Amino acid sequence: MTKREYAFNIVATFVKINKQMPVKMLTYRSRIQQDDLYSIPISDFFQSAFSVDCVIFGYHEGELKVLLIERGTEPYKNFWALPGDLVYPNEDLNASALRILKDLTSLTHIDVKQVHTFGRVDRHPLGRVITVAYVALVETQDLVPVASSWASKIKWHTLYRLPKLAFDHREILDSSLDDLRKLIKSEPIWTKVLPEKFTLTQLQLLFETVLNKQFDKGNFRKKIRGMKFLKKLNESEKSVAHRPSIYYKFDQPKFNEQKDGDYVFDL
Amino acid sequence: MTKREYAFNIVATFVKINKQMPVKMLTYRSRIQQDDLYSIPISDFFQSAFSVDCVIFGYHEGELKVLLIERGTEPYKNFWALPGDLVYPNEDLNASALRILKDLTSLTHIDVKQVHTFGRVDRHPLGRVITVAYVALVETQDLVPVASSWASKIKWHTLYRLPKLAFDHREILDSSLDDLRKLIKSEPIWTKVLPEKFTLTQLQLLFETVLNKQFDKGNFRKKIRGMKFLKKLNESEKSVAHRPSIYYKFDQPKFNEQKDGDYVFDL
DNA sequence: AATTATTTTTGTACATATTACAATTAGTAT
DNA sequence: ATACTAATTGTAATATGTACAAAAATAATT
Repeated sequence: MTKREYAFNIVATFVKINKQMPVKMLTYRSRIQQDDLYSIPISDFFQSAFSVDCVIFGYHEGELKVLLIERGTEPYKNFWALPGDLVYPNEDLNASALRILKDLTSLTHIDVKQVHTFGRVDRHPLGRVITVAYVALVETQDLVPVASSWASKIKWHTLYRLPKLAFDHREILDSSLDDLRKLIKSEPIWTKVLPEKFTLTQLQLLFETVLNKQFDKGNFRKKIRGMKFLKKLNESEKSVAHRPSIYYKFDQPKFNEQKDGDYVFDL
Repeated sequence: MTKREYAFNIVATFVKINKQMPVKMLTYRSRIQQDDLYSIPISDFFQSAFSVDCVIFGYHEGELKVLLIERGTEPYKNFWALPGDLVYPNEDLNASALRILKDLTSLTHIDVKQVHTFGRVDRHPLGRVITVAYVALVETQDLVPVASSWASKIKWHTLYRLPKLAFDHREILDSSLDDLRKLIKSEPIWTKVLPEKFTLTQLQLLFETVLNKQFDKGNFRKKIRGMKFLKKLNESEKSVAHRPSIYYKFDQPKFNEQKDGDYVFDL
């Protein structure tokens, strides 16, 4: 398959699914018809563009995974890749990340955080494309598989046994995992992966999993006591064959107070 | 002046100075002559593009400043702005930041760090432009004013008395100052703004200035003793009317060792 | 009904770090 | 020699971190 055919596939798929031209094609909107695509010299589009790639981490009971899609088109057809898309001309960057997240998982109201922008000249075989990486942390179970714009397959992958990824996505993933670990210490992005009411054991397991590090039970609890934004409830576990855990909940207003005094978790 | 005239100015200036078309114009390179610019409908370029903006902080003896240029062309003509430029098609993002830094200050080998990417739809009046922000910290005195591509004037501005800035540059500046403060605690970006051999008083003043925070002399020194990468020399100040300061120097190899053990300054 | 198993929760003693402040020191200037 | 200044070191009180152990609450077992 020639470079030009690759490019055609990309654009054709995009147009079919989104019923509109991709960003870079808008330039030509007035001049060409959609079925004229072959008549455009490849050098005329995909010269430069920007996209968003989402590194969606999934957490469930001590397991951290990452959501990957299998590409249905060239380039890197049949390779696993991070879900990403071109940014619409009238769409803010953050909105773009939220759209991708929603399309894939049907989740809304999730905190997505911009991390790093990748712009190596040769990172995309068809031309100059810079991409802005976003991270999100969701409950693995909350994924509702949706027939998406890009993906022929979509799957949670364990972090420590990854297939070869398309483009520079491996680099993006590794860098974003570092960023996730920094983020989880200062921002309450973890609140959405635990139930409203959670036990300290659940919280500890979550941090241990994400940070890949063990904590002492007693000392972890001592630290929690110093965090005003974690409120002890008057409820505890039922029907467990041992001393029941007390439930805690996250107190957003209290957190905002403490955050102003540039507080960090530091676990 | 019409929108189209604004756009023409931008492109014309760019071509004049850089003797090549800006990124987005490359598409048309084969079809048009440079003096044909007026014949291109404005909607055909500047629809989407990406740029780099540099937030260059200057430090000198307890004063922190930021380098701004006065724009010579529309839009925002005569406004002060962060130095920035379109990214060349065959130029990495980081290289672009280094080029801008070198053009303005003639400094090389400076650490520039990518921080945040700004992509609000309406951030540029002429079309969709996303911009990647970079920060650098240099010695204010090291600036060699150079007739640059963009600037009619170039000046160090005190951080706490800033003029109204072009585009969303005020937002970029504020956000980047936060990032600088985080960076200086974990990366040795400050080594270039102090002499090779420096006193602890100099070091303390630097951190106090950047972090806008006072430290206790004794306690600051105690912390320094725990940092293996700050080496005490057998030299001290001369001809000062008080007990002379001992010189220290930064030990890069030792720093790399400690960094692997995810060490941070935490001042 | 008493005992056991299990896991949460609290406690404790020791080491290390932080904080605020005071004392000492090594130079120039008078 | 004495005064002066700012660097350097020290100190005592407090707070935080660490490793480990004891106590407590529940269901299951005997």
